[in-house]
Amino acid sequence: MEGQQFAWGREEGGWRKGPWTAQEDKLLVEYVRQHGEGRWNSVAKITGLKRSGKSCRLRWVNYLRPDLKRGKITPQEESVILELHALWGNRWSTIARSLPGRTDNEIKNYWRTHFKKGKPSKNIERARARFLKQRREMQQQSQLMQSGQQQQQLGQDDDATSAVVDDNLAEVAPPAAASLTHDGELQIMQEMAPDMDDLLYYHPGDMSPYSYDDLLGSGGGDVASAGAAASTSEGSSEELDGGATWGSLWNLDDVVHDMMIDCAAGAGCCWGSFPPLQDQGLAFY
DNA sequence: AAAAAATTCAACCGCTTATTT
DNA sequence: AAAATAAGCGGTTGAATTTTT
Repeated sequence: MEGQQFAWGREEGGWRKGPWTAQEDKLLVEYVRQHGEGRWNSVAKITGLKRSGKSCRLRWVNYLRPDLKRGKITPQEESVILELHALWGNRWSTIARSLPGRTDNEIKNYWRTHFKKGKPSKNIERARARFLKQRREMQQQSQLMQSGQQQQQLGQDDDATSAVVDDNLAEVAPPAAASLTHDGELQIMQEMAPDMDDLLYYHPGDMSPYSYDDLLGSGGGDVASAGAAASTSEGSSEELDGGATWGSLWNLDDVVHDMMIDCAAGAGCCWGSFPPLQDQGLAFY
């Protein structure tokens, strides 16, 4: 262990590293105001800031840019992240383009902390357990009361009841189902437990009928690595082992992109009405 | 009350792709 | 045409903060 205990905020090869100070931010902001974005390597020369161009760009893009949206990811944004991730894998900058004001870094962090396989937080797990129990009880009650009547109104809320699909093709449930499930859940959750903040950030992927393992096939590989592998060979003809699903999805980029943008823009989610996917014979539905 | 564990997220690194010289 | 430089991307790290024990 090299003696330097405070490796953070250090200086290395003439460049400062670590967290930015307010003064540094000020210099950088002033630079951009005068010279515009870009030519990051001249920041140091012109302003005297002891930061590499790379560091300057990162700081601007991820933190100082005025058009950044601050604050928590909203449930709507979350839905978009999940759907686009299901479609594109770890192509964070691509996903970020559909979320104005959010950076790829932010989305990546969000996804990793909330949805990376095996990492649902304990809070969320607990909240979820409580919620499911409550819901079960409510359903039982309402069934007793109005036995046999139309349950249409609940139709979209439950994976088990609504996402019923042809068993032959659909061992993988569509991301659409997940998202609708999510919205439905959210609504109910909010009504039942408006104080339970966690619930707002809970994601259907953990309770919905599909998992990334399913998507990837038997291998059980973790999605991040699959995505990583694919991004390396992106666009090429290489196949990942067990990753044919992703490969074929990624080739759909052009077909689907515009629709996804619309989708992200707020029309709500419209996976169910994506003819191209069906036309191409993907076994999603 | 305090120590340990878990989580978050800003910033880093190495690599790839795009642009400029 | 090719070398050099800049920008962009995704994975990873670790200090700071929060939660749990």
